Amino acid sequence: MENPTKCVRVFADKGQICDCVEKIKDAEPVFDRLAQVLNLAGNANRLKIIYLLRQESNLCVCDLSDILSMTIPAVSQHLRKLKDAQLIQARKVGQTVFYSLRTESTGILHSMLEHLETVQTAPFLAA
Amino acid sequence: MENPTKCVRVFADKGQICDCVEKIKDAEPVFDRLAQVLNLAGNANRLKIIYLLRQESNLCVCDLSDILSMTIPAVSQHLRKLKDAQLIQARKVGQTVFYSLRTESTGILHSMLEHLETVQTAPFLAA
DNA sequence: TGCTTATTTAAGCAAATTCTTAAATACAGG
DNA sequence: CCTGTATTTAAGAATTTGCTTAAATAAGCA
Repeated sequence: MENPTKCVRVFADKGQICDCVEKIKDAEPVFDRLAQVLNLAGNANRLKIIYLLRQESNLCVCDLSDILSMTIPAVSQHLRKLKDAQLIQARKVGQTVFYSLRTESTGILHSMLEHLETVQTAPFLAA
Repeated sequence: MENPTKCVRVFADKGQICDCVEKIKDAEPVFDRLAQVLNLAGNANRLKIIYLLRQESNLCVCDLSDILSMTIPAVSQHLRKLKDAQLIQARKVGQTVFYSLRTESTGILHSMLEHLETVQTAPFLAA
């Protein structure tokens, strides 16, 4: 009738668990950064923004707003998050601001985008 | 003194914008699914779970709880999300439940994990 | 200088996220 | 069947997200 917060598991593989703890502890910052990037990309609107910035050069805030049917402030706020995370950069020309992917930006971003392209040219490979 | 919700942009590239709208409209479901997966992976704890399930086979809820220093319900709830999204599967042995990645699961998941491994073996390539 | 346009910032709000603790299930063994 | 163990489910609280509208900046041009 009691209720555990912990498991007993006489047969738990202590060694395995320790190894895992080690591996994860070492890579903590990597996990954090990667999770940050994935989290940013894990929103359909932001993902589309990332996709568009890769596809086209010279998209300004207004263009994105038109393409995605979002208000300008909404787009601007997404762009800010991406910029804060160093994934994109701004180039100001007169009063309009063009955004583009940072080339130094995470490798995972590129895997992601390649994945998108694959799916787009061969939809039957999707998921 | 007025304030716009829309931009005028006499020089906007109408054609470019239409093309973009088209491309995105066609791929809507792909964006949605990919965003879903990325969003799930975009949480450091869940990302670690995914990593661990790939690395080791035969990890049960308790093991994950020990490794990640999380309560069992917290782990269980993350696992449920991943299962709902078809990214992992459960195998019950007696009263313990082992989780593993679904092999059919999104290609992007594998790019991600490969990326993690790359970084882990060659940390200087990080980000 | 003053007016218009592109963008950002701020404030507020509803919905979603991620824990926590407590209770419910499910199965194994005496 | 009763007890203990592994897991899930539920309910709640604190935080974060992603929008909205209104106001603030900043730059071009008459």
